[in-house]
Amino acid sequence: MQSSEVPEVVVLRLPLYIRALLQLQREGVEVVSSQQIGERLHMTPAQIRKDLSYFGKFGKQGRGYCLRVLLDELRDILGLTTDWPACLVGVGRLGRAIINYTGFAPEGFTIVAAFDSSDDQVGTSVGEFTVRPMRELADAVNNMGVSIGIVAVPSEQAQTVIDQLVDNGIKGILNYAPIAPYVPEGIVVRNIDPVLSLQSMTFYLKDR
Amino acid sequence: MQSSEVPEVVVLRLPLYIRALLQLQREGVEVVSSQQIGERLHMTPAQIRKDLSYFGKFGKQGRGYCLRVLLDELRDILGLTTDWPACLVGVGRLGRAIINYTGFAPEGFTIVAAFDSSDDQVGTSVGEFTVRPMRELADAVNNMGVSIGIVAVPSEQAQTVIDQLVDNGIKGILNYAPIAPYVPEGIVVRNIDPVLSLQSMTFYLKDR
DNA sequence: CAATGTGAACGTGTTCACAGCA
DNA sequence: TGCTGTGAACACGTTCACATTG
Repeated sequence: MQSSEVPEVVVLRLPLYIRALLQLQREGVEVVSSQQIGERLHMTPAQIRKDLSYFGKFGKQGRGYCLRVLLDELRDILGLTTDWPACLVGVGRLGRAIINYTGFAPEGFTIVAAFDSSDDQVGTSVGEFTVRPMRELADAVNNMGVSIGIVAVPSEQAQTVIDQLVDNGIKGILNYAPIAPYVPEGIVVRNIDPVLSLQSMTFYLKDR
Repeated sequence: MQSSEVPEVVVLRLPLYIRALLQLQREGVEVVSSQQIGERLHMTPAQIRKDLSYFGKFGKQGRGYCLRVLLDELRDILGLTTDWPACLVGVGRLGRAIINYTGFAPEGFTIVAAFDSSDDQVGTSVGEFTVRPMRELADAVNNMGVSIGIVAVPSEQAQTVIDQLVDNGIKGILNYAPIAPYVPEGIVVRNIDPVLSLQSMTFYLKDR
């Protein structure tokens, strides 16, 4: 049950299972099979069972999984039983959109501070935040419990900003800049890059 | 050289190679090795060479790749030599942010029409667009050459909207709704789901 | 009897290592 | 000599199939 031996793809899928379970829960389901989860997510029951087996035995043979129990287990495995305060870096158009995005908070991801490396932005108000200078990053990490940084700066500045985040103790980075960031071992990065998605999509759309 | 035998992961990486090449080009590089590309992207030279080998032989042994040539080849492979008009569905907060996003157009992805399934939104102005009703989708596909749909509607409506897009001849979908969409064979979907990214990130951040 | 949990088989993707060529 | 292109070896992820059990 050691984290290091769980394939990363499996970890990437666990949140999907949570989603499917929440959906089923809203529909009043209390006991659920890997088959049912698979139908929601368009994946095979075997894969779901295999994925879950990396973490333990949560089901009852011949019956299925108690939805409530499985949901709690998954949340526990992923560390989603506590909130995760995050800080935003970059309050341009994209950064402002991220601040106004209502999808994070209900899942326990709350932006608690906004930073910017440009002096023009520092001190201005964005939503409920007063934009702070990068040198105050340590305060967010040490006094606000922030371990996640959301990067929404232009690509030229992104690597520098990421370095600063890491230097100040940030452990996870959600990067919206269109670059392939370098981070040291042990730092987790997730890239949000819609252009990349479109550019690979066209391969399958061209000539027809 | 048949597309169907190119692993999808390879296709997903090609846009990264384009990025790296553009960066190197700006720095005045004219001949480039797989090593150099790998350094930019933090990947091994072998992987880059192997990926390229699915499509042909673009380099010169002992020397490397002519940057300009490789760039053109990659753009051609991905179908990025033409523009790709796209339509947006959903002009709520997220949809408006997407319309205002300046990252798509320079890469040849231009939003040319905005739709919404809610009667309240239809007819209103968003940016340069007048929001159109879903029933006019076919017009965008047939008369504006749209084959990509960008979905930015609430999750409850997302599957319905995706079905409508597919029914009207859309071939590729960039989905921002937090669902696992079902699409028939031959339709390409890319999901943009930052919450999912965060929820898998925390697995590696918890307990420390 | 129905659905889990899981080794074993399979398939896919990555890395290695080197032959071949400019 | 240096770097590509690529079979072969390897590692990783998925699927199968079935023994197990409530």
